[in-house]
Amino acid sequence: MVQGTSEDVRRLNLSTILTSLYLNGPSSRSQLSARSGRNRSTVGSLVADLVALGLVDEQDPAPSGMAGRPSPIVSLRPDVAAIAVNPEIDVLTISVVGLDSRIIQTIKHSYSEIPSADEAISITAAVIQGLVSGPRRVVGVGVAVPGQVRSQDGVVTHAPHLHWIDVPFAAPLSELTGLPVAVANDASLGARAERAFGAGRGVDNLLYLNGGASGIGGGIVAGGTSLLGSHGYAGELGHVRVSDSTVRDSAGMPGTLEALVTRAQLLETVGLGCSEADLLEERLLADRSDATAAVVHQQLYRLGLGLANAVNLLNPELVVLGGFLATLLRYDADFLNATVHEAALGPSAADVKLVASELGPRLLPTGAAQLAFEPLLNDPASY
Amino acid sequence: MVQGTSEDVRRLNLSTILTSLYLNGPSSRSQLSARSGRNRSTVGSLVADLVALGLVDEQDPAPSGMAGRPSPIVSLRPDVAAIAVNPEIDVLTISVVGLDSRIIQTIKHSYSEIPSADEAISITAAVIQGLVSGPRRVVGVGVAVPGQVRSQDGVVTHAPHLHWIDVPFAAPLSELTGLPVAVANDASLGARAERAFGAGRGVDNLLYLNGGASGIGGGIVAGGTSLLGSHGYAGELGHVRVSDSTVRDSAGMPGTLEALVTRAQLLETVGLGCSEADLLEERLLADRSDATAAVVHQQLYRLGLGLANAVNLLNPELVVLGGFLATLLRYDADFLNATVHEAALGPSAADVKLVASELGPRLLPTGAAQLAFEPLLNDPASY
DNA sequence: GAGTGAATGTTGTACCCCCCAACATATACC
DNA sequence: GGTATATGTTGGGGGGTACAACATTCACTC
Repeated sequence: MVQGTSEDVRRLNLSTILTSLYLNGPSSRSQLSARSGRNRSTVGSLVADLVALGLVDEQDPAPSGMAGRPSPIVSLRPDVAAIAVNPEIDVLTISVVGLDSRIIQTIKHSYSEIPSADEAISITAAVIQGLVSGPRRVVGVGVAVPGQVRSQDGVVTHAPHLHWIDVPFAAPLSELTGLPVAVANDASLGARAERAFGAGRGVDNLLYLNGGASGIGGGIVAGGTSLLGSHGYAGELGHVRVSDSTVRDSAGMPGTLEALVTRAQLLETVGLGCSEADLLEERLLADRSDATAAVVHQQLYRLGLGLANAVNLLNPELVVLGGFLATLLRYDADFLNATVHEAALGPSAADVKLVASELGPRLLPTGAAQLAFEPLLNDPASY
Repeated sequence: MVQGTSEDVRRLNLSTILTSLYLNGPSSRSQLSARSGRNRSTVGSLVADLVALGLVDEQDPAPSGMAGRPSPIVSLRPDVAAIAVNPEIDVLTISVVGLDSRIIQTIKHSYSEIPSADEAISITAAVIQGLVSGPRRVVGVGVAVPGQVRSQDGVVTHAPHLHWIDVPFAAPLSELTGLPVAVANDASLGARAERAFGAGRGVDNLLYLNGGASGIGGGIVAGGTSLLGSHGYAGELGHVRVSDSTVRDSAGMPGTLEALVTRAQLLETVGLGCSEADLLEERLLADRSDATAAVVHQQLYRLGLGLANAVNLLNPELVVLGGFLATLLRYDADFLNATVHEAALGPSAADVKLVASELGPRLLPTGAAQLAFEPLLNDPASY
């Protein structure tokens, strides 16, 4: 784990180079050298290793217009891929994502009833069988689950909307596919993805909060790494209590963010049905009636209290809002900012910025693939 | 920062050995070898370096009763020391703490009025002048402040009870003493100290919450390291809102843990004055009247809600309670446990244990010294 | 009390990794 | 075409750890 021998140094430096490419895209050797702090000759040797491992390609340098010998461009091989899986109540999304973070292919499997975990696993395994063939090198599977996942063994402990309670997911799927499988909470992965590729690029302390049909999920990045807690359940900001109200959320808990800040109420307010959620943002932002404003501000106020609590606890630099929470933010960002700044302690509140998610539909495929790529990025030579 | 060269390997291995001694006390070379995973010969060389640096001593092995060549006992030199400082509203405590974590000497400076930061700094500097002399090697100063501290530069941003707002502390004290000075929030240091030496030994995810005369402070250890957030203000659990009540805390925020869970109310309930806080625990635990129980349970309930919020967010393995919060816990641990388990999500709640602080009065000297020793432990060769 | 086995310190060698310096190469600019 | 600039390439050097062989010390046994 921690370094102590020269082999570990090599592993770390290979990892640094590969991760640098993963986060920053194709780069010249000299850029890699500057970013990693390693010597030119060291970077040359590291890149040669990565080429030999089949993980990166070197291309002739693009004309840079600058003096000096051109530096070859190193890029990640897109045929090294991961499978990203996202089971939801009405559809199972499976994507193939290249190491260059491009989504190569996406397959959506709809079902009429909420599937059991076993059903989801066997469907996933069957789809993966079809995807793995070909000249592609699939290094693993990452699964984003809307619920609590035990990080150690990939057991879905509590996914209320899917009615999955304490079901093993990683192990059986790995058994069926022969691939390493990693499972995590969807919002956790969202937080990481926004940090790597979205609104939180380069931010070491951020909070991601997503609002969907089924509720509110949260993920935390603290000190540059995903905050998982002792078993991987950290980040459940949706179930933080923000009021003495007795309205209950999906987990049966009263007065929580998820109970009081709901997409359903917003849809109803602007006269949309549950199936028309796509239109919510447009309709809501166009509707400036007092009645709507009252509902939205009520929700924004509660959201602000919840965020303030989290800000007091975590002192993040950035809060990224996704789903209908981003819509709420766009409706009246000033109001939400004011609420958070009032309800959070001065110094912490002064730091924090609230922004909308940037990755949109790419979020979960990217995040799940990131999870699947993690072992490769940490130890390139083992592949 | 991150390792990449063989010098970094050496630094890391020296740090590993020294930290291992710091956390586990005197150890034989073979124990160090087992704990660090380094080869016998490597450990021999590392220990020799540490001896040459004047940081550790080797003693003749105690008879172990086991077969085989006895392994010399390596122990930290107690004459390598740090100064631990803790300004409070009525007294300034300054301790000399050895690298073996023993408190060598403590000086308390009382004052009639709350001192300004400048006064506290000059008193501290004067006391330190007297302490540094002698055959002792003082490597730094650690300061535990009851308030928010910007970790980057040791500026006390907001310490309401001391009336210190945005006052530089580390820089001027360092200037006066010629020693490196690190400043942090007291509860943050408490969390680290309990993890290293107290109730949270070996626990990688814990929450520490202290209740004192002036309010409630919190510190977080997540993933094995102190969670500071973007500027070091993380952990302010006292100002998390747990109710719609309009009772305000010291920061003027309504319905927070600190507003509703107070030592003053407990003292009043059992008929003690503010100056008799020492007697609170004894008196409270002896008093089983209904009136007292009602007050205590009300506080325990609020505390439980606040803890549940934090547990949902952080999924700690352990919550350590200090000060009068430990008294509350002792009064009715079952009730507090039940409240937390009810208000937190199932899986997270199932993990968490609530315990009382173990370090007592040693907490802050140990924690502040730990902060001061940190650079030494991370890079022994630079001293 | 001498012998045996076990555990550990010590020493010299081998290997790995990174850095550095010198040289080679490729481009821009004049 | 020459010069300056930037970067790849190569060989040597230094630092660090692991390993194997040997040395040391203790407990146990006969």
